[in-house]
Amino acid sequence: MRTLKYAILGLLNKESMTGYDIGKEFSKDLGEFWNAKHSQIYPELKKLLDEGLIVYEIQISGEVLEKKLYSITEKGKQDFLQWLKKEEPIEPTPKDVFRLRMYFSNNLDVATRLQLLGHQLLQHQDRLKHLRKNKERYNSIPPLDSDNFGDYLVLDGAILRETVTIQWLENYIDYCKKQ
Amino acid sequence: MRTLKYAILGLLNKESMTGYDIGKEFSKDLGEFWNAKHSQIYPELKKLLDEGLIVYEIQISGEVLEKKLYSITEKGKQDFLQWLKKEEPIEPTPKDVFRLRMYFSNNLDVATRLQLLGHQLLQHQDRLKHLRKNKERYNSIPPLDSDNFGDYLVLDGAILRETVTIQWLENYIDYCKKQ
DNA sequence: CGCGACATGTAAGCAGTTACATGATTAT
DNA sequence: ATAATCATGTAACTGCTTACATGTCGCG
Repeated sequence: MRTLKYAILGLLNKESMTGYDIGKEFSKDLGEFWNAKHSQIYPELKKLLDEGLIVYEIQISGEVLEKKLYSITEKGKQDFLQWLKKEEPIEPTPKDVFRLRMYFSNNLDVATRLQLLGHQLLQHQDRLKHLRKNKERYNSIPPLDSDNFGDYLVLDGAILRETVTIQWLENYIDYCKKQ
Repeated sequence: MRTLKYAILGLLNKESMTGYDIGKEFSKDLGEFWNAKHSQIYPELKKLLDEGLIVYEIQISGEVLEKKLYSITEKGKQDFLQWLKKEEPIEPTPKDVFRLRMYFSNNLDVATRLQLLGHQLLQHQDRLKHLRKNKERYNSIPPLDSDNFGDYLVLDGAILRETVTIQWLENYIDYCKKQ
């Protein structure tokens, strides 16, 4: 489906940046729903260059360090917008190793389950706390056409997802404790 | 991480079955959190056989059709239980193409967004309806050690996840309509 | 007799991770 | 100086999907 292609085009459509910068974007809030390592980004940039969807210019940083500042082309913009507005069927639900393990958890004694669940709960509470802190940047919802509206959206989605994961864990913990 | 390995061992730990049966399990409720196609299952079974974690006996179905009924070995059970009780860090949040697209949705006019969101909403409502129907099988929570407790757990998790996805979509739709 | 489900495999290719590899810049 | 970060790339491998390939069974 070439999703990474469109993730990169989308970022370059916002503003020109280097491959390294793209990697950093994926470690911010966007990374809650899409990401890639530099080892995947650089080859993809080369491919997009070959396809004429992006171009770059060399920038000198310091004395000699050459970095490639990539920009989206008109052709790239067309391709990106085409992808963005296409209606697609929903994807199969994503894989989740912990829930797979809990599917088989009747093989564990209750004390072990409580330990695993507690460990999981703590980590999700941490992630939620971190997301809520990021959301503090916004004291109101950004306008629909602003650059950081997307950022607000994914933050909100991630917070809802963590909240309900925690609820599921707590339900299971309560049920274990009642036995 | 060899997760498929443990998904298969877990199923065979419940009861002996063929590769085909394993594929069918992945299309039931467990498939909400883990699945694999037959093209991945058969090679993995061969590998588990080589590792001595499972064995099979030939069963004749009808006149001539030979099918392989796989069972878990003692060694396989040990390996599986080891995996099951291990404490693991939570995984990075799963990728989601639609949310990636919505991250960039400030590039779309509001009418197009509402169409995409509505389309997505309908499909998630369908999935939720289907999940709720499956849950009707249970008029109460199965006991913690019963065979179908895991099934109930993943169903419950999937329902919560769909519910909150729908809530997120509806929030966005409302915000669009207010403009 | 024909169709859908049952049953088992392999091959090619795409997506993604980990590791290998190198070097410059900036802040302490 | 030295460590953290900036910056760019390749190689090997794992996981997963799509397509290729074959044949049987049970039902109507």
